[in-house]
Amino acid sequence: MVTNKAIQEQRMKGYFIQATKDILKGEGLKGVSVRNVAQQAGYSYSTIYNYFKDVNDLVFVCISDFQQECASFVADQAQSSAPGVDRLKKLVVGYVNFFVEYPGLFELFYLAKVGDFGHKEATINVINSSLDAICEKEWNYCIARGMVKAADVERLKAQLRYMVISLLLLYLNRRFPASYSEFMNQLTIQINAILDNEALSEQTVANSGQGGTLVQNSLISVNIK
Amino acid sequence: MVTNKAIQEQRMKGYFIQATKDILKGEGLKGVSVRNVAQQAGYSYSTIYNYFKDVNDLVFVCISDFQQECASFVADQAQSSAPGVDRLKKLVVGYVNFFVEYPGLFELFYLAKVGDFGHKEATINVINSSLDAICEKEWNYCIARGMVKAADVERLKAQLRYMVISLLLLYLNRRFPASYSEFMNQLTIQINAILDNEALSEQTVANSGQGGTLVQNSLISVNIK
DNA sequence: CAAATATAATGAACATTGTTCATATTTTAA
DNA sequence: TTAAAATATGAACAATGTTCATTATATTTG
Repeated sequence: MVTNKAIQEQRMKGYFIQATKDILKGEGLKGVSVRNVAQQAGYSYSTIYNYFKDVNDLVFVCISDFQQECASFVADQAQSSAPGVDRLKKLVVGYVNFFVEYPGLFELFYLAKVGDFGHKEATINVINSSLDAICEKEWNYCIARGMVKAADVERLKAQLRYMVISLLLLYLNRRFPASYSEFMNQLTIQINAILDNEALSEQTVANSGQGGTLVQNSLISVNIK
Repeated sequence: MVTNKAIQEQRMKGYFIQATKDILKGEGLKGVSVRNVAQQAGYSYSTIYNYFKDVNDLVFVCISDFQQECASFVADQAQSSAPGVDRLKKLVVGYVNFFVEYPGLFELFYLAKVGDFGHKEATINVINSSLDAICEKEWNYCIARGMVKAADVERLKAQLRYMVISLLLLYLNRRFPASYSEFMNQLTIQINAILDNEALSEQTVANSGQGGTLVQNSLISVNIK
């Protein structure tokens, strides 16, 4: 049974969580201070400690919500494209676009230091399987249709994951590549290198470029601040 | 001409830099506070501001030194192996081992937020070309011997870079994979996937594993805390 | 060598962080 | 309505980066 106290407690938590999420999407982690969150939620800063162990705890619970949001964002961008490898590519691009639009969330997912990791296995898992979860349905489709060798799938998933995360890390954190178009060019090259080589439908797209030639991509453009 | 004042200033800077480097290698960025550094150097905390603009400035100048150290570390590990793709693989593994041994330096290289990035282009470049610089000689060797297609080199470099950085990021920051041996297994699989496919000396090493089988690797083991 | 001046080292002080805790306030129970 | 329990609050503490007036040292000058 759900007691009134439990409902009210959840509601209070929700106020702080919502405030934290708004700040994370806007200013990023640096904007999240216990006093800042409390003010936005309309409470005193010390009240937070009646509902959360510490500020890390508060930030941590936002992650699952954001993963959901990311999945919706990506699905929306990819639904129009043809199922199979094509849509797989769009899903990956959508995933990248999400974090380019919300750099603070990339920071939260991959860069944030969180004090005790021991009891947060579940949340960590949400992060680590974030991209895979979004692509899972499409991978299964590709396997069923014989578009990729089943034995290669785990390695390919890993390759995509590694490529995407580093590309975002370097672009958002180290300004490399320097421009958004170069960044997207790199992304396209790498996606094709991973997915076209292994795909049985060997179409060998023009992706040989030395990094100099700009590969045309029909990707959704995203505003960068 | 080098004035006495310049010499003394460089010496003073050196004391603070050395202290900062020691702390970075030991405790990582979280251990670097202006008071902590000053104490280790034997001066008052405020003295630092006579030689460095701020604490970021101090941390920043350590990066070039560490890149040198990393290069030596890697060269030492790879010198015994045969030139060509084989040594290339060892160089990459060595690069990974360096940051596994000094997680604080990985944080510094790839995760650290530094306030103003505008005037630090050179240092940023050291980071971005860090792995490439270490492998450059070997790449040239492979190209000259026709072991890799010259047109593919830039993409392969990028693939290695992205793979290595993410693998380290997830392992050091997100405990994924959970064990060092799994981590090294992943690394081996990915290196082979990138370098064996493209190398003309197509030897197709047994790297088909689904991530379950442990690939034997003769890699230098590294203590993990 | 002594005095004047320039240079450099220092800690007090301020703002901002996370966190704790005794107190004030509000809600619930009798 | 009153007593008790639950909850919201701001004062207080430690640690952070940074600034600045003051102290100490080094250099130059008479």
